[in-house]
Parts: sequence; C-alpha cells; structure tokens
Amino acid sequence: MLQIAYIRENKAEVIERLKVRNFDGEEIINKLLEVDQKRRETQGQLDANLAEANTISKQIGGLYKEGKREEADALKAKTAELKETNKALQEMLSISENEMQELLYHIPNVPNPQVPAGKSDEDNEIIDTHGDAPTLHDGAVPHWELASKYNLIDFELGVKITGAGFPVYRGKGARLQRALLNFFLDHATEAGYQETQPPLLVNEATGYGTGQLPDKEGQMYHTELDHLYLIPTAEVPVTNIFRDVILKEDDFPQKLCGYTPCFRREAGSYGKDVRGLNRLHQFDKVEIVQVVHPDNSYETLDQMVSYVRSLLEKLELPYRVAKLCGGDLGFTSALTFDMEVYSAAQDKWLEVSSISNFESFQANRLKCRFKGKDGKTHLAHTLNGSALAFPRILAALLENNQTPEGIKIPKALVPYTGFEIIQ
RNA sequence: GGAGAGUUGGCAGAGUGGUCGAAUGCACCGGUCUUGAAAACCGGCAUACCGAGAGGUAUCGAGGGUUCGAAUCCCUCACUCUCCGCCA
Repeated sequence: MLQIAYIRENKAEVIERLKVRNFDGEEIINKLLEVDQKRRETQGQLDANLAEANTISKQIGGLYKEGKREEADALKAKTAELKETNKALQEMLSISENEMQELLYHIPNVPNPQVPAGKSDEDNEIIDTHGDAPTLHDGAVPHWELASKYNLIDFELGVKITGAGFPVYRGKGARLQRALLNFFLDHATEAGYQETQPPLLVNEATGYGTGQLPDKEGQMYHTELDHLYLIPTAEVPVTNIFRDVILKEDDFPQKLCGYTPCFRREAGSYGKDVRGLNRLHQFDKVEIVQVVHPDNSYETLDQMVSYVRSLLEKLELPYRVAKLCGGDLGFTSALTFDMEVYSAAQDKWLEVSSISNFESFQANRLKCRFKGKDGKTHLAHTLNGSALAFPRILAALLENNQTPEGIKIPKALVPYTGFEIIQ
C-alpha cells in the first residue's frame, strides 16, 4: 500500500510511473485525493468539536465539585447539540477513511524507474544468461517420464491420495528433495540468513499484512472452521514477523530464511505448462527475506540476486536473469528479477526464483517501521526471494543430467544425496 | 470438548466514573560525577491523524452502548492463559 502523503505530494509522478505497468491511475488517484481532502476537512471539524466538548466536560466536572449544579446543567444542554453533530461527523469521517483505504488497496506499487515498459513476460528484459545448454543423448525425455522410469515421483498416487498437483516423492526422488532442502538452508545460513520455521497456517491479519488478502484469497487454501489460510509461500509468515514492529536503525539488516511447503490453489492457471513438476498445488521452497534501511534496499536486492545466482551455479544449471517489465511486475513490487533455469528436455526456461524489492509498499501495510537517527519513525523496506523453489529445480536437474547410464547428480549436491547417479 | 482467569506504554505492573495518555519499577537515550566503568543523582523516553506553528484529536484487545464525562459501568466478539479430558 502506498502512503497517502506520498501520493498527495507526488501525484503526477505516481500516475506517470504507474503507466509503466499499464495501470491507468488517473481516475482512481483523483478520486483518492478527493476523498483524502474530504477526510482531512471532516477530521478538522470533528477535532475542533471534540475539543470544545472536552473543555465543557471539564468545566462541568469543576462546577459539580464546587456544588454549582445549575450552571453545570446549563452547560449540559450545550453538549447535547455538539454530540449530534459529532456523531454525524464521525460517521462521515469513517466513511472517508474506509473509502480511502479501499482505494489505496487497489493501487499497485510504483515501479522503479529502471523497470522496462511491456505487457507480458515476453517483454521482460533478459539481463544475463549463464551456462550452456547441455547436449542431450538421443532418446532423452522430459522429467515426468524420468520420474516414472526411475521411480522418483508418483503423480498418479498423489491424485489418488489428494488430487492433481500433489505428487508423491519416493525413494531417491524423496532423498533428492531432502538434499535440496539441506543444501539451500546450509547456504542461506552461511550467507547470514537466520533459519526460521514458521507456521504453515496463518490468520487473517497475517494475510492482510503481506497483501494476499483481501483480493487474492482465491489463491490460498482456507480452513473453514478455524478461518486460517495455508501459506502460499514462506514470505507470508516470515515477513509478518515484522508486522507492527518498530526496529532500531542498528537492527538492520534483518535477514531471515525459511523452508516451508507452499500451497497454491492456482485457480484458472491450467493449460499447456502444467505437466509434471512445472506447476503444483503443493511444493517446497526456501525463501529469503530481508528488512532493511530504505537507503540500502537496492543494494540489498543486488546482493540477493547474486546469492541466488551462486546457488544455481553450484548446481551447474544454465540460467538467465530477467528484469520484469511493468506488465509482469507483481502488484506489490517496485522491481523484480526472475531467475529462470533451462530445462533441456522440455526446451523451456522455468522460473525458479523471483526476487523483489517492495520498498515501503509492504511495510506500510505491515506497519513495519524503524526509529531513525532523527528520532522519527519511518517505514522500512522489505525484500524477498526464492532460494529456491524445489520442483522446477528438480525438473531441470533430472532433464539436464540424464545420460544413457542414468541421471548424474551435480557435485555440490552429492554430499547431500549420498549418491552420484540415479540408475 | 468441560471449567475458570485474563487482555493497560519495549517489558513488568498500578489504576474501578472527571484533574488519567495513564503511577511505579526495569530497559533504553542524554547529562552530572569518575582516569574509565559501575553506582548515585538530574532530564528525556508510545503511536497515528490534523495543523505552517502554537497546538488539537484519537488510541488502555476489537466493536457497540450508558453518561456532560469511560482504561474504569453494560452488551457483543476476538484472542491469550490455567486446570481437567483427548492426543503427537
């Protein structure tokens, strides 16, 4: 959520920059500022009236004490009138406030100036490509076939137990998952991220904090009886650690990582790209989160991108880095880099990480602030990124490393798997 | 699932109708003292909104009510804790 004061003071710029994400903010922002204006006027009146009422009340108290009953009663009559007006003003004020809140909820974050214009992921700017596509032997197959050939993942069994999109990992497939988990967490810890194990179900307030609610509740599984949501990413519980928190400047940077399963309903996203591990309702992911001083957030973003690159390089996966264009940029993000891994048998680039700087957009909802050297409170900046999402990494590992003899495990992972090849 | 207790500032904890945004202690920040530190003493120390400022308003779990006036009384809801039961 953007700050109203910021919009008020930078109206033209905000509208202009929102155009980059193909968001025509002219109308909604005009409406917003109108409501804001009204809100402030109403509050001014209300405050003045309340001040008067407070004064009178104090006088009445004094008069009673002195035993001047009649004078006190006379004043009482006066307050009755004020009360009526105040009730009306109060109502007007909360209408304006709600309206303002509602409008603010629907304005996306202002893209960073370096975000390229564009409509869809096709317009993303590939800023780097690393590694060469592997040469596959004749008869190389996509990962879902490898998964079944080597008995690593049973998709049909998952359908029986739960439904489509809930695979069962077995044997070396399960072991590989566990290897990735430890590999990712060990590296994150080494990079200074504190390991966290958050709850997998979250309450409503938490959902609002990171922006899944109120608009995107369809993305999350919901437990009816208890009104809890299954997390779509560790970002939700981990970032909410900082909800309603006022940090000290010395507390920066806050670096957390967390492994969690992620649950996504992904309604309406079925189509050509959903085979095998490409898109699931339940998957595993290690997430890294940072809360930093506003002055450092872009530097931090770069660091996070470098960190994720280093993981992919250790896994010997060819990847490319995309700077998301305005049209592909998430609602809450100011700048996002996607990391895509090349999965050879499918001949596809698979998104395995998305690293974003939300600036103060998320912090504003979360009320995550810090006390500056100037003694005032300011909003912190929040960032997060996947490091990494398991299934697509697994898909690429299987496809890229397949040989007629079996699937070779990259060196860095062998200490974690305990085997070098899957046969 | 049954029974009870509770929710006040960073923490602990007073406050049961007016002078309470809220005692006191701890923590924290600044100062005096000290070679330095500790102790002691002095001062400061919630958040948000409105306002150029002076200042004003709101907030004692949330919402509603009574009252000239509510942290304090009434109603509804949420959450937390304790005991019993069940259970990894």
